[in-house]
Amino acid sequence: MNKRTKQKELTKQNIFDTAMCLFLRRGFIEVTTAEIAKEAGVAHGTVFVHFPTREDLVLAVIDSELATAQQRIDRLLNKSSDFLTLASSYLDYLAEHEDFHALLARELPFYKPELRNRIIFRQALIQMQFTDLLKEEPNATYIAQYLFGMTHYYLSMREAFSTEGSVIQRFKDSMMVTMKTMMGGFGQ
Amino acid sequence: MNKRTKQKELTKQNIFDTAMCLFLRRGFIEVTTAEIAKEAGVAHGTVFVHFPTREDLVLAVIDSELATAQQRIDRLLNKSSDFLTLASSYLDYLAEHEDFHALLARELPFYKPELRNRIIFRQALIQMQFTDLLKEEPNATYIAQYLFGMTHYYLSMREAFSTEGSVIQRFKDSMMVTMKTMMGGFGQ
DNA sequence: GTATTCGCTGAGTATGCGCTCAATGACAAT
DNA sequence: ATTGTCATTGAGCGCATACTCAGCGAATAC
Repeated sequence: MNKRTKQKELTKQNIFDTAMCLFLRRGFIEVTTAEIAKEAGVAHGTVFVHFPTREDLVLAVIDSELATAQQRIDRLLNKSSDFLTLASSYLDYLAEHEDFHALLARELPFYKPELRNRIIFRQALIQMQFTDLLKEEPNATYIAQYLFGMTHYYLSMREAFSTEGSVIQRFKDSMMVTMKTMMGGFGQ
Repeated sequence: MNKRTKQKELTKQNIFDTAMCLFLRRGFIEVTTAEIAKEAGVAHGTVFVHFPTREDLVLAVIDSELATAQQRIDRLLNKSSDFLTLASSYLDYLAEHEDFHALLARELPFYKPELRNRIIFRQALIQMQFTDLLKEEPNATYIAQYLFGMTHYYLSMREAFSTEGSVIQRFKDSMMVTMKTMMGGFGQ
């Protein structure tokens, strides 16, 4: 491969990595293209050589993160056969990737409808797979809604809780207890 | 009172009312001062005669809405003695003022820390009063967290659910059933 | 009736953003 | 060695926004 072509790919990767790092730390809305360029050590214009618009860069990062997330969750779904185990693993996964998911929870309402719907669609798919695992349970929908609703709530409120470490980890036990209760409690 | 002074107050009130209307419909972030001026039928500069900065105007509207909310909730708290009745009235109240509360749920993470903390503090106070009503209940905290967490979730996801009418109303029954179960279910 | 005050005006300023493009020079092709 | 290509540069454009201020004219003070 050309030295020039190789350098070009390196530069693109550098911009992409820098952008991802900044976006995950401070959000897709706040970080500017000038800042990404400066942090990556390239000229402002170079960003637009590799990503024609800012939105293209945002989409590239989001797509990459979503793909990783999807893989991880598919693995969880294949491994776990009962709902509570799956829920527990899912919470661990969220805690591990909390930056990205807190970001989505906060900023999702401000994304362009097309992107927002794509993200919501993915989350709805995951939610359905969880609900499937609850099919013997008469109130599967309530329990799944609880899991996704409360995690969304804790994630979007992360700053307010001002916890050291993960909010999801902090509230995991309380959520697990509640879901256990809900599974036994209905219809009695 | 002076005709001049009276006119001044009228203009200020006009700007305030127009701003409130626009803010509640489209959010505190999106609406511009130029738009408020145009909609109110005054010059752009006039806005800044009465509210030195845009933020002052935003704060005035938020304070006014929060004060109204506080009054309404205090009335609810005085009227209801058991938790489930209170929760039901609270959900009705939220459904009625859904525009404002959905707005807060969406935009809160983007407000300046000082304002954000003030709003969160008020909500924490209300949450505590709810928890107090649950003091015989061993898992009061979980149930209150459920109520406030899930309402926050539904409010912030309002656009995604794309419901005609109120999201809170739509999910009220499911939330009430769940809380009833949680109250009976723990420790069994 | 005249002078003064002051609410209001709207063109203009400062700032910050995404994005452009002529110029540059290292690399590739011959 | 010469010429052509193209990744990179960074000053600058267009636009949007919050905010300013000299000036106007109606209300007020005398």
